[in-house]
Amino acid sequence: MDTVKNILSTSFSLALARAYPTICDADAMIQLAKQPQFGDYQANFAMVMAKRIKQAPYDVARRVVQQLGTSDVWDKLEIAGPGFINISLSDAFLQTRLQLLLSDNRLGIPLSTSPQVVVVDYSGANVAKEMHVGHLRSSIIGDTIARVLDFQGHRVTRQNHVGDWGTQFGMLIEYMIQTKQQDTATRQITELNALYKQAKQKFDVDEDFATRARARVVALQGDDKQTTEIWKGLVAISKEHFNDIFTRLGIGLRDEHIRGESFYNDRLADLTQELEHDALARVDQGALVVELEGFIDRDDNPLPLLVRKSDGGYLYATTDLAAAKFRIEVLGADRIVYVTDARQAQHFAMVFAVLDKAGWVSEQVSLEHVSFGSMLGKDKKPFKTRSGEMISLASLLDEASERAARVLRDKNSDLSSTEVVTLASNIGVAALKYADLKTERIKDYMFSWERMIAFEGNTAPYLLNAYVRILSVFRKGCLTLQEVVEAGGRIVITNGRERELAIRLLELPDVVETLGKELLPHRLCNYLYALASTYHRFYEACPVLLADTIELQHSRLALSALTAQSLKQGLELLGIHTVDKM
RNA sequence: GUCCCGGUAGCUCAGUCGGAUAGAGCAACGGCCUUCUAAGCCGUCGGUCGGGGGUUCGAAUCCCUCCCGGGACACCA
Repeated sequence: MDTVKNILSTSFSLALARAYPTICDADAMIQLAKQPQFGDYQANFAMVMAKRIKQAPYDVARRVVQQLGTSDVWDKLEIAGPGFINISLSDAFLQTRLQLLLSDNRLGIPLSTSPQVVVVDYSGANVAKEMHVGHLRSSIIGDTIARVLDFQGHRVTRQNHVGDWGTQFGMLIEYMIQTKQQDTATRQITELNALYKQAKQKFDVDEDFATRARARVVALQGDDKQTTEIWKGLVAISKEHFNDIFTRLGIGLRDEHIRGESFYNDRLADLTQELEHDALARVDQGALVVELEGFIDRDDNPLPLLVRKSDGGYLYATTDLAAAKFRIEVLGADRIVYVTDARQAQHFAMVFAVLDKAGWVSEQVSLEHVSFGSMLGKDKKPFKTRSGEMISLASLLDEASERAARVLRDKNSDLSSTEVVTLASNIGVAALKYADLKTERIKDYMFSWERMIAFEGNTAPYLLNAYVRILSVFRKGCLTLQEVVEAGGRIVITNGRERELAIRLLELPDVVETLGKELLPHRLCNYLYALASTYHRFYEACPVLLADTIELQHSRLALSALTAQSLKQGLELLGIHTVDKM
């Protein structure tokens, strides 16, 4: 099924080609009307076109409108201002389209005509450490991107590139052995977290320990039995912890998506040798580096990418190169999306540049750093505890539930205490995720419990409530959402509120299509908020169960059902589950 | 010092490829429940779009420059 915008674009492009056969690359520039008095959609090409061919914009618009003639899609085309074409969609078209959506479980969201293999790299927590707020945004944003691309029919491979290798594990394992705490069978992630901190402290002050820790890294790399056993134990405990957090957060990452740094370990030597052999890398001050253009260090010297330390060890850049190579060559990636914070922008720019220079990535493969800003507290400083520590996701989730429960008890006394607990955990997580997704991801975002858990404004509770309210109407009429959808009532547009809602419902496919390209989840959030507000206005003005005629009742039930499904599907793409009452 | 990202209403944020009179929410104030969840709706108030130049029929959006804030910049990840 094609989207409304695409239908209009196609018609206008054809008319443009007929009106101006010599110009073949003109875009009709179709968009939603900015103001209600400008119709439903508008075409803005005439001004741009007029400049190119040196004619009056109004004349260009008129010539194209003549070519367009009449159509079932619109019942009015008006040229306004300098040359805007205002499009009023016909009620018949709206009704037909809505009817199609009602019988389509994809709500008109098209499957990609050119599905790609897309690797989405997100979350990336560290083994032997608790997941904390530093992992939250990547997990939430990455999961949404994976869900959207997946729904569009792309072959999505989720990759959790966990930090499970490197000097810190030598340090931790050595400390565990020295303090006779190497038994990992019954240990909790919080204990490992504490041991890690102790080990780090000792490492910084105790030279002898630091030396032994470094030797332990060599032992780990050399497959030493005792060391490897402990390491495996650490990984196992961490996986359990990740799964626990992901389950609570509703993040679609499991064991099979974990491919940590250790996985690429035995590819690094070959990779650096290949770079050296092809004369792309050279030894500088003992380290192996790849020279790049356009990167300057703080002393104005050219900045190369370091791929092997002077002590022979490898760096995360080396691992990232190996991972990208693996994803392209073995996983067959057409597109690789890295969901990490904005501070790593230069790192990825350099890694991408080396991949390109080495010829490991063809022009058909797109590499994208989907970056995001930091989480800030109310003081506009990084969001941490009072003592300056990272807040664990476990405690963050606990607080989200508690706060949601408090609001629920406050607002609705009809809920049983077990219902409150179940609902609160869902609503708390929804609020947490939605607050993160609703601002443009590149900007830093200010974390505020009060704002995210509020039931007013552009928040998850507001959207969930709109959904619940629709179900409540159905319940009052002794119907379920499923029954209303299956009944497929004939939709008729009889007033402005119904029309406004209809136009909004038909927009969802375009929003998702754009999201798949731009990977900006806040656009979907803004759409869902607009949809919920539009429904609330409809709800105020248009009685559903008490509509004047049975036909009107069926039509409004169908509009309500489409709204409920759109909200549910939209939220699902954001990784948020709806609730049936609240 | 070089580069990257931000700066829009008191606060938090939208603003799509350069399009029409810059929009929401919160806060403040005023209305609307014998009728499907008032967790809602309607209204009022609120702007030199960081400053200054430029390009254009048209600039929050593009270019230049300056100011402010954040970040990155070789052997950590």
